Amino acid sequence: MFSKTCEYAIRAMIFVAHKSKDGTKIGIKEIAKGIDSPEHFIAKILQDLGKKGLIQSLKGPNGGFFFENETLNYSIADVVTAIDGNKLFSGCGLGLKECSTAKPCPIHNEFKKVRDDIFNMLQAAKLTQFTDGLENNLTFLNRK
Amino acid sequence: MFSKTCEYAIRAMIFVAHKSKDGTKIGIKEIAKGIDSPEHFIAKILQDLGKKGLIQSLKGPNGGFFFENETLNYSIADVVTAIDGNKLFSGCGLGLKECSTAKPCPIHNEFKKVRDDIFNMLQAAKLTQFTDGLENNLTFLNRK
DNA sequence: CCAATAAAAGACTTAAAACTCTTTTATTTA
DNA sequence: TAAATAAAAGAGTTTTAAGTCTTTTATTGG
Repeated sequence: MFSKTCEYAIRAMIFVAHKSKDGTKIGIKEIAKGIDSPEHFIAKILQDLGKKGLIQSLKGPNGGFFFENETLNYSIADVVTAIDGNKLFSGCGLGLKECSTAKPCPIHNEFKKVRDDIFNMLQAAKLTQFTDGLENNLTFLNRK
Repeated sequence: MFSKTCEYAIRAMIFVAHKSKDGTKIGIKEIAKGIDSPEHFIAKILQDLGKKGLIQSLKGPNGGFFFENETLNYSIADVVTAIDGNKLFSGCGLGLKECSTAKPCPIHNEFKKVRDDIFNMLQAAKLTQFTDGLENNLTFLNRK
């Protein structure tokens, strides 16, 4: 469904959203450990998301990654679009360059429905709603 | 959603299903042209599907790929499973090795729903139902 | 049984994704 | 203002997916 890069990105964003609840910044080492990802790899990914304005960071002692309040309103769909583009949401399921209602591939309509469902689901999943849940072991992000 | 290999596989299977309607065999060159894929690449893919029993082939003059009647009852879900495995249908959306109702990732339930929808949709799409539609330009498989 | 045909098989190359390592830059605090 | 800290940047490597090329094997019709 997503690239590995994108999976790491989503996990990291949810992780930081949780930790960033009270405004604290969180370092890349802790993030990497928390989501079980290679440190330098997730660093690159978060740098990229930072440039695109989806997350904030500060260098130096007590630095790290965090969210300004507004950015917590971004959704997982926004993260996916930033990393993997919109192929998942709008591309043809069979990989055809041109595929539309007017000139559909054989499974165009069925695909359109599930693609829309996926988009709506991810669009509804705002980062704010992940500020709870991790600490009380309801959910997990670093299981191997 | 699918690997390119899997996209080619699905397109080829639908294409052959259509051409195989009256029992004729269809050569790899025609398939490659019909679905706009590299000839040797789709050949390998169909060899693989052949070994797994999802499609039949015969060498020599008038040889080619075709379906025995029973194999037309395979679904696109079967093709996807044969090529990409069942990760799409049963894997965790965030790539976690262990993710279940008992120990869910933060978006487990939402993902389970769309994964099930995708599976049901692809399971319902039997190859038999693609034996019409291509010829009268209702659908297309080789658009660039 | 021979020549032509067409898939099977295997070895290979290319391209993209995933991941690593080192150096640089910014920030803080003593 | 110097030392420590932590992200940014850049240049790599490794691995996997995608695609190509050549040789072999099976089948058929003359």
